[in-house]
Amino acid sequence: MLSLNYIREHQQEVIDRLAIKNFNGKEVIQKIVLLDDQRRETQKKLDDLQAQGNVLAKEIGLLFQSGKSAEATLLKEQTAELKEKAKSLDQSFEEIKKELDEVLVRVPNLPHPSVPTGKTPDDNLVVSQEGEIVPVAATAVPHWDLTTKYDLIDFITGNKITGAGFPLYKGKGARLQRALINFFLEEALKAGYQEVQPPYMVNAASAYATGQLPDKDAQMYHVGLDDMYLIPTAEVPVTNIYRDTILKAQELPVRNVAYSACFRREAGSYGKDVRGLNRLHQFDKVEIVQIAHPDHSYDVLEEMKAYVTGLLRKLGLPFRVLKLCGGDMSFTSALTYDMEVWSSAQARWLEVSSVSNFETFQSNRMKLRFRDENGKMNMPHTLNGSALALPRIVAALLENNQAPDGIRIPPALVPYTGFDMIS
RNA sequence: GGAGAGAUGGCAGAGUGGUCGAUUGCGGCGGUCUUGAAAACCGUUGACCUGCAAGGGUCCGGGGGUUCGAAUCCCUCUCUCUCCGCCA
Repeated sequence: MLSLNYIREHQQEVIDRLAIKNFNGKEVIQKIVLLDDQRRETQKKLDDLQAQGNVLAKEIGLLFQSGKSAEATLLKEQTAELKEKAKSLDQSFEEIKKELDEVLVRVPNLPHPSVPTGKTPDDNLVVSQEGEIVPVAATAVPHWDLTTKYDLIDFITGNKITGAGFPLYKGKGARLQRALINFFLEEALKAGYQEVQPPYMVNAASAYATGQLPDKDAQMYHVGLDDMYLIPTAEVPVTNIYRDTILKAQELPVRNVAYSACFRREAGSYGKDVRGLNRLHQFDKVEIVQIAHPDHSYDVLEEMKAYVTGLLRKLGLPFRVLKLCGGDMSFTSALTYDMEVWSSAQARWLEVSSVSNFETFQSNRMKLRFRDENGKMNMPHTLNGSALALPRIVAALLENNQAPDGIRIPPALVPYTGFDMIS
């Protein structure tokens, strides 16, 4: 979340920048400042009362020790009064704090100054494009037919076992999944990331910290009996490793990579968007997460973008990079690049990665700090990106590499698959 | 799942009703000594809120209670450890 001090000192700027995210912040910001004023005022009164009480308690103790119990008893009566006052004050203090927090936690992150204005994905800015977009061959088959033809993925049985959006991978389809996961992990290790294996379920505190709660709870599967959430991305558990911690400046940047299955309810989707591998309830993803010094976080973001595009290049997939417009950005992000691969048989771009800088938004929520070069407390920036999400990569690989005799596996992947053709 | 023990600062570990935000050791930081380092010695070393500052307030796993006063007593929750049971 945004820091209170920043909001107080830059009210108009905050409102203006939130507008780029199509968030009308005028009333909310005013309310926040008002509540915070009340909070400070109440706290001052409360502190004064408590200070008085502390003095009295000390005096009473001394009086008792020196045997002047009559005087002590007299003072005790004063304390009762103080306590009465403090009690009601404390109650309103807690109420104010709660209300302030509830409002504050729903304010999105401020977009970076370079974020383009816009409301829909059409307003995203194409930063770069690479690779040959081959015209769709008349014989080109979409991946959902290819997976059936070569018996790679069984959507019907997955549906029987669980439901729509839970595919069953089989044979070379399953092996391709495993190969991609390994390929992505090994590449990340070479690039200096440390591998971690996080839990697939998180508690509410973790989901709050990265920004999935309170507003996006409907997008997560919730295990009610134990009040846990299935992770929508490894970002949640991996970033939460550092919740409530104080890092040293020399520990930055922290670079973690994790493979996990991801679970998304994605209520409300329909049509061709959800066909085949385009949108699933359970999918595999390798995620990179960095915690960076605020001075360098945008260099880190560029480095992560370059890393992800490097992966796409190695897989031989045509891709483009988008800088998301304000309206298409996530609640928590300050700047996001999306990577899309060209799916030749569907003749459309498929989002396969999203790389974001959250600046201090998550750090602030999760009380992640670091001691800077001067020994001062400071908040680091958190960043993450998919590197990469599997299903749409598989879709593009199948569609783009199809030939009459089967599907070619990109050379970079062959050491991991153990086969170079699917036929 | 059953029984017992415990949760204190970066770590270890004292503290069982008042001057305890907390003894001490290790670690960290600064210094003396040294060509340099080590050792030794000296000093320093928690976080948060509030305030221009001085200061004030809060925090000893979380929440609640008793008391003029709680790290210390009571209730409750969570977690950890030991033993037993079960088990990939």
